[in-house]
Amino acid sequence: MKPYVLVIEDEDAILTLLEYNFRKEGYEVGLATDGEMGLLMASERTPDFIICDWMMPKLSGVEVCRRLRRRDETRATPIIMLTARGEEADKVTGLDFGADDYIVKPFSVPELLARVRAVIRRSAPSLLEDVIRHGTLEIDLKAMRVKYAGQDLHLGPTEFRLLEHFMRSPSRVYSREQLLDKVWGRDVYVEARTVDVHIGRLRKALKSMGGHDPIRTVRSAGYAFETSVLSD
Amino acid sequence: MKPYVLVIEDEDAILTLLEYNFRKEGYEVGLATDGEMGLLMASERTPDFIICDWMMPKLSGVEVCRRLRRRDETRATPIIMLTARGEEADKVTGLDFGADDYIVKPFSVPELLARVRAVIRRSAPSLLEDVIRHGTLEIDLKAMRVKYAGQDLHLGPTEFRLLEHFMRSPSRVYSREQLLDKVWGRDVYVEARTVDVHIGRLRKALKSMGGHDPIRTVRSAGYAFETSVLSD
DNA sequence: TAGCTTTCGCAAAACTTTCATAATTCTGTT
DNA sequence: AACAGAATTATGAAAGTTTTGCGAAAGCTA
Repeated sequence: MKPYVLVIEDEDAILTLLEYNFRKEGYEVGLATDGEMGLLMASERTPDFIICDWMMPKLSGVEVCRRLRRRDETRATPIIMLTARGEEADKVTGLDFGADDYIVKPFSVPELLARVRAVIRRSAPSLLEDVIRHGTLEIDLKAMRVKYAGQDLHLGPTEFRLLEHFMRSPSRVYSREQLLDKVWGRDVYVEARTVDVHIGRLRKALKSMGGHDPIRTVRSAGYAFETSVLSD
Repeated sequence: MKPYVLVIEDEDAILTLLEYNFRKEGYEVGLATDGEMGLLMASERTPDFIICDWMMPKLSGVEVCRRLRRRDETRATPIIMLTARGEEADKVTGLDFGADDYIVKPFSVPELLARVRAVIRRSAPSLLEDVIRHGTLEIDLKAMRVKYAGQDLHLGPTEFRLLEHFMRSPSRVYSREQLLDKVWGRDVYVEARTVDVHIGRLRKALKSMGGHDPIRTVRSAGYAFETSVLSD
């Protein structure tokens, strides 16, 4: 559920710096030390955005950009280029090749993070949101709190993540297996029926504060979260 | 009702990989370990698209392609070829022989899935649609909801799939046997008359919300879904 | 121990299938 | 045209099956 950032950069020092700082900001980080590796990693898991060095052995940053733009999954993925001071003049080229922003080395970490937030705000604002609201129900992801009709609502960790997932993608049906994938994690071996129990607990918690049950059971298919009953 | 993909590939590892991933994406998967078996399976049930390895024992991928193109049912079926890196130069030949796209091994799963979606988008976009509408009746396949004249309409799983099938291919008559095949699944042993009961229930549900009955009974032949009575 | 998560089992609910019978449509004949 | 009889479909109800809700117990982890 955290944003996944892919850093493609051949200088170890910068790689480490960025990894540390992005982690601290709550991103998941993928590291690639050259362009080819970057492309490979980008196709294994589509990043939410990409930091890419301009000058690299093998594939240049421009080339990486170009190739990423040719693929459907990464066509719209924000890319921020890192360029050394002398290369500044090329900035137009970088943006032409599909980068969304560029930043000159040496850069300050806060500056980079600010740029990143700016870029994300343009392309996928929901990743930055600390709180998601639907009607009178709101979930604060950073503070890990849920409020319903102004009242605090306590949920266990699993119910919290379940609600988070539902609030992020409401209205569509997820099978128990899909929910296990998305909420529990890929390689967790848990009985599918366990989902029922947590759905039940989430329902009970929500109902305990009045209002209708926003979770719709779809027989022989799974569950869906309906925002429509959460009146404002 | 899920898209049916036929994978023809002699390497077990890849076969398993593709089966797992296509299943997860909601496709039905047929597996063939050589060209001959692939052709056989393609004639038993016409796939929505085909993934076919280039180099295979017995029949090569090119030959499989060619033969599939000679048959009426598979003449237009999209085919994606899997080629090893060195064979890249032959790509033109592959496409000439009727493949719609090709992808080089080793490939990333998201990349393959993206290509598949692209190919389907060209050839049978309705398979990717989330909602199908005819007049005032709409069925949302992801949310698994049916709306009629703006109102929510609850259907049981079988009625839902039945309606899905009718909405996908309206205006033509299906025999009870064909409906059992398409809606219930190939290897289900159910009395043909059972279809009547479900048709009846679907009709009742639709009629309960006013409007005319869009299902036409064709005596001694089956049923057809008429969109014309679903005024806008 | 407290606070969760997971599994289990049973009852309730939702759905399917089959069957019997009523209703309809068709066919051939007068 | 009209009618009987045959064929086919509609439908209500019963029986059977599958799936879900829920309480409770057992298992984890800090």
